[in-house]
Amino acid sequence: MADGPTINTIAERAGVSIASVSRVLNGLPTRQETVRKVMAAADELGYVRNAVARSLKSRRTHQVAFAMADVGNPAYLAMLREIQPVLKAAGYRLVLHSTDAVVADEIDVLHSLGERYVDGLIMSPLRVTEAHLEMLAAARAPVVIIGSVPEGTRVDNVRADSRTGVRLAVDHLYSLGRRRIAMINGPLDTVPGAARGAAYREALADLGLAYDENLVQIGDFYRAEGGRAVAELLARVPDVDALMCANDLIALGALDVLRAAGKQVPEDVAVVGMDDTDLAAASWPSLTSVSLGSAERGKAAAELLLDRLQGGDREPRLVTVPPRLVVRASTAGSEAIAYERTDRKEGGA
Amino acid sequence: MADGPTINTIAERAGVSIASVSRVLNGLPTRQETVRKVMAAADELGYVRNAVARSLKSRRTHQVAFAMADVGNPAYLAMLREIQPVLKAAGYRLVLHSTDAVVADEIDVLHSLGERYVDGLIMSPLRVTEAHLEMLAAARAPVVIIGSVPEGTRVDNVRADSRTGVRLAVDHLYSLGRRRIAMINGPLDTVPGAARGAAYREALADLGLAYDENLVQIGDFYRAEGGRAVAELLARVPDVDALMCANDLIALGALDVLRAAGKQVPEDVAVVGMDDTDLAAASWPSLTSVSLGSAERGKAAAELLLDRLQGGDREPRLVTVPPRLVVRASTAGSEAIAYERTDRKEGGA
DNA sequence: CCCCACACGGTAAACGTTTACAGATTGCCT
DNA sequence: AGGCAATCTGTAAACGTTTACCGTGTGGGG
Repeated sequence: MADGPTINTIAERAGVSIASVSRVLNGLPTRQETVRKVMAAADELGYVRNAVARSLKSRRTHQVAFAMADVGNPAYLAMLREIQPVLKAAGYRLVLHSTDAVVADEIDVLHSLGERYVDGLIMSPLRVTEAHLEMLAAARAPVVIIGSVPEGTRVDNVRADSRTGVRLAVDHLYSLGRRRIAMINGPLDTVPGAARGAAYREALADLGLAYDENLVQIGDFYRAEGGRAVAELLARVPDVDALMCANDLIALGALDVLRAAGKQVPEDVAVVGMDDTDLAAASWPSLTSVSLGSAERGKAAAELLLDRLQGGDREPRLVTVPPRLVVRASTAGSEAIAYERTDRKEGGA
Repeated sequence: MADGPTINTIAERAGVSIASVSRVLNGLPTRQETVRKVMAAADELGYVRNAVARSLKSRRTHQVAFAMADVGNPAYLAMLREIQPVLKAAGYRLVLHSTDAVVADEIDVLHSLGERYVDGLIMSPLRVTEAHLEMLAAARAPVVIIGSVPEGTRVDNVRADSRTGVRLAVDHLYSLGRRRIAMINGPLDTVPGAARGAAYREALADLGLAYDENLVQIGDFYRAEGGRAVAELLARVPDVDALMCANDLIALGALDVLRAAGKQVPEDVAVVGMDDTDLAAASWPSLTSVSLGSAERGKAAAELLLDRLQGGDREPRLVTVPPRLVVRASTAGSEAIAYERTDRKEGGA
């Protein structure tokens, strides 16, 4: 691991100046003879350009950061999966930050933009605080936020539309003849929890169904908690005929508990999840789920950022990705569902 | 986004030299008065150290790359999940490369180490070619390989032990009284495919069971292909009583087809998957699976790399992570399985 | 045959740090 | 009071590039 060659080494060996070496390496107009000599020297020495020195001079790192709450979360993973190739194609490397949804960590990431180790940032905060907004306003590099941001915040923004998503699901359940549609939600002080709860209420109202507090159960966005919440609900409302779950994990928990309670899905109780993760297709019965377009959001965010990096100044944009209802066995019954191919690669190694 | 302050700006404002500024910022011994002035100036200006310039001078980027075949693959994801916090705790940023298992891309990543934009690399190639070995020998930064590497390759190496893993699974099936244990494998020209196929054969031999070609079916590492392979196998050997699947996706495909064929799992046919992905716990019946310790491998790799980055020279090390059999309903039956808590965070946003 | 235009290539400065070295200041001892 | 040690700080070089600027040499036109 001896010190690698620099343009100085090459210049010496080729008998030219470092300026010429640089010009050749950058494809600037140069005499054939010089090009040949430089190339030869570079090849022989196995020269590779030092990215750090380049960045220092050019003030561009060709790196972009993606900050998400949790590497393990399938929704973020779906974004990552789309962000990665878009950036790669444009010649950017991806720096990954996992903030564990800790606000201080997110602020830290925004602050670290000042270190200029990346050209831009895509961030998906669980909730946006005052501190976020301040840092955003002062950010030293372009930022794209995935998630909702207060009106008027001057930042590129990509949003899901969970309100419409919930409505799609509730309408679907209604159209299947269900009338006692419960909602199993996560904590109301999270952005998704609040939005999904409100949307549920609205959707019911629009369908002319009464809002019944007994049909709402708050747990947390995990499988076990989801199951527990459903158990409580069942004890209170044994004849519930549909569950609108605020995410897929909750829905999986619901399936566990319904199975244990001897309820048939979807005959007795139809179940809808949200986020359309890989788990939805894998479960049995497979889970009808509202896709909030994580993949599309990731892609849109990457494209917004690239545009900003290449384009320069323009007004901040807002992209809203429409949700999609993916109907599977947990509402439609297994015979209604064609064999679904949702493979993903997997090796081992 | 005006040009941020540099140590020059601070030096001017504080009325000291840039050397003093640098010393203060690095906590080197300095007079109290100077420290105060510099800190004050830095605060007022909202100064943040430029990481690129620092890296150029110090020849350390505090970045580490992780190169994997596919961001979507749960096995790599599990590694990533462990690698991330280990690096973060040590003050390193994570650069993510997705190579799509294309050899040229992997070589590229190794080559790009010469650009010195990272201090080290963790790589998990699907198969290791001659070209890999050459580049590894010439690599300009420390590398840790997750996966098997030829004897004598001078590189830190973390391995799974799929041979023992397969044996655990086959022994388990045998102990349940199964004697017609089939293997559904992926392509034999992949490293995992070959290893798992051979291990299956060995395990049978050790149990005194005859190796029967009819019980081996090659497909690919995907759900649909897995299902197809099982369908063929069933047509040929209707009374098969156990399936050893080379990964979880294949096993999910197997469950699909067995269900369609009216076979009870595990009563008629027991099924074992491999890799113990999230899907295994989510499926129904939940899937007994051999964990090859992706998480542990990721962690070990990160630690090896850090040790090398901090420690300096030492002999290359080999860490082998033992497999673990995670027994679930697809072999033990659902009543035998306690409620399993395998939550993972999930928000939405 | 001289001059000019032009193509090419070299010198040096710059990007923002860190750090070796030497100069300056302070304080203390004799 | 002078000198020396110890402490602090400033100057400048270095990290490896890119690039503005200018000097050199060539060829062609007058």
